[in-house]
Amino acid sequence: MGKGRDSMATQGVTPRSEDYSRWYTDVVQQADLADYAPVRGCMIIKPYGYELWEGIKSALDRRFKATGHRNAYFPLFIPMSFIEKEAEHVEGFKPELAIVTHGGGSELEEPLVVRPTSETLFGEAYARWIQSYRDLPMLINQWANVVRWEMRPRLFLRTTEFLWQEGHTAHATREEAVEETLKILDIYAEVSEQICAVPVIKGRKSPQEKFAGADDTYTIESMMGNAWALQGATSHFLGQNFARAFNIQFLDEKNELQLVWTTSWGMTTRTVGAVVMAHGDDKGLRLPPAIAPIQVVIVPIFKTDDEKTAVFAFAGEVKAQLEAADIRVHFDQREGLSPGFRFNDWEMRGVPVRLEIGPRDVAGKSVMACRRDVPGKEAKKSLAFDGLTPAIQTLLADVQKSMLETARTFRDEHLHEAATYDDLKRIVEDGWALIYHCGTRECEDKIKEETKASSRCYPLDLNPEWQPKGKVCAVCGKPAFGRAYFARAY
RNA sequence: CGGAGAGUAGCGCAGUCUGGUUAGCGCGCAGCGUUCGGGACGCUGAGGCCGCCGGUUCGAAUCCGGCCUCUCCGACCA
Repeated sequence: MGKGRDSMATQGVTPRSEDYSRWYTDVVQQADLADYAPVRGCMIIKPYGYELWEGIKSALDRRFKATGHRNAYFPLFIPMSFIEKEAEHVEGFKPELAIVTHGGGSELEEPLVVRPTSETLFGEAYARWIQSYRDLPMLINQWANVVRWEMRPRLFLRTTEFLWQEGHTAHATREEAVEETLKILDIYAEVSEQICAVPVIKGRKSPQEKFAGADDTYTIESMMGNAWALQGATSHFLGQNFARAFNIQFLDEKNELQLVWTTSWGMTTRTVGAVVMAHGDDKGLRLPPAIAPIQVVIVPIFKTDDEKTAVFAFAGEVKAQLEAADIRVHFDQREGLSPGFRFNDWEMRGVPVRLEIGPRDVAGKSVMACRRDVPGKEAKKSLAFDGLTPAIQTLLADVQKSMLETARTFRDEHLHEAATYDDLKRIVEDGWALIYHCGTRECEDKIKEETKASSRCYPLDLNPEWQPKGKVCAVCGKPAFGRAYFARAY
C-alpha cells in the first residue's frame, strides 16, 4: 500500500530512536494529552492527559489520608515580605517568581508573589495555629497550581504553571519530622512503581541540589527511555529553618517553649511526562493499566450491515461484562474507519489492551485480545466470552507487572559503577554513573560543565554509612561524602 | 538571556530569491457511493486578516524597517 506510507508520515509520530525530544512532543500532542497555550511556558492539559493526572492524584490522595493527612487550600498570592523571611528560600526562588504589582486599577502597596510553593504561607499560619504539643503533629496537604517562571519549557516536564500537591507538616521532634519525610518518600516510590510502573531510586540530594531552605532533600529518581534521569518527586526535611523564620513555637510537656520541626513534600504533573518517557515506543504511548484512562478498547470489524449488527450486539455484551467488574472499557463506534487505522490509533494512545471483535469472534463466542506492551504476533491471543472478565483482569495485571519489569531491566542495564572520572565520562553518555563523591558544589559544577551530567542523588540503599572512611571522591580526590549517581537529567 | 530554525486553511508544507489576474498541494474536515481481520478508494464540497505594524510601488505572501510568537540546542529548575 504505497500511499499508506505517505499518510503515515503525517499521522505517525517521529520515531523515538530518531529524535527523542521531537518524539516526546509529538506523542504528547498527538495522543491528546496536552496542547500549547497562548502564554509561553503554559500548557492546556487535555482530558486524556488530565485523566492520567487524576489517576496519580487519587493514588496519592488515598495514601496521604491513610497516613493521617488532611487536605486544605491556601491562597494563590503570597506577600513579598513572606518569601523574604527565610534567607536561603528567597535566594533560591527569586529568579523564577511571578510578581503581581497592580490590583483593582492601582499599584499595590506590597507586591504579591504568585506562589512558587507555599512554605511561607503555611509557616505564618502554623505559627498562629500551633500553641501546644497537643496541636502536633500538624499534617496538612494541598492540591494546587504553582508558578515558577521557566526559561525553557517542555510539555509536562517543565511548565511555568504546573499542578501538584504540597504537603506541609510540623512536628515536636526532629526524629518524628525525619520519619515523616521518609514515610512520604516511600509513598512516592510506591505510587511511581506500583501505579505508574516507573521504577525509582530513592536517595538524598547533594547540598547544592537540595530545596532552597531545607536541611535535607530526599528524591525519587527515575530513568527515561533515553537513559536520562528525571526527578519524580521530592520530600524535604526543613529542620527548624521555617520555624525560626516564622516563629512557630509550642509549649512541650514540661511547659518549655520549643521550635517545631517541619517537612514539605510534593509530586507534580511532571509525573505524567515521566510515564510517557519511561514507557513510550516508536508507535507512541504505552500506558500502565493502573492509570490508563481506557484500559480496554473494543475495535469492531465488519463488512455488511448484518455483520455490523451482530458484532455491535456482541461487543455491547462484552463491554457490559467488563464494566460490571470496574474495568475501564471503551467501545470504538466511530464510523467509516478501517480496522487497521483504529489499531494504530489506539496503540498511539497507549491503551494497554485491545479487543478485536469481528464475525469470526461472534461465531466462536470469543474475542481477539492484543496487549500493547508486547510487540509482534505474541501480543495477540483469542479469549472465550465465558470467563472473559477474569481473563482480562489477569491480562491487565500481567501488563502492569511486565511494564514495571521491562522498565526496571532497562534501568538496571544503564546503571554502572565508575571508579574514575574517565569511567564516569564514558558512562553518562548512555547511563548513570555511580561514584564516590565529595558532595561539593565546585566538583559537581565541574562535572556538569564537562559532561552535562548532574548529581542525581545519594541512594539510601547504598549509603549505610555517610562519609565512608578511607574513600575519596572519584573526581577530585577529596574525602567522599557518599556514593552518588551522576546522569544527564531533565 | 545566548545560539539555530520557523510563522501562508485545523495539521504538514510549496510559492518569496526574480513583485503582476481568482494564493496552491498533501493530510484532515462535510456529503454521497464503493470498501472493511494491521494506517482503504472515488466523486463533490467547505475552509485563508499569507504572524502584527509601518514603508517602497500603479500593484506586496513576495522588497525594506520595526515588533511579536513558537520550536530546537545551551545557562536555571519539580
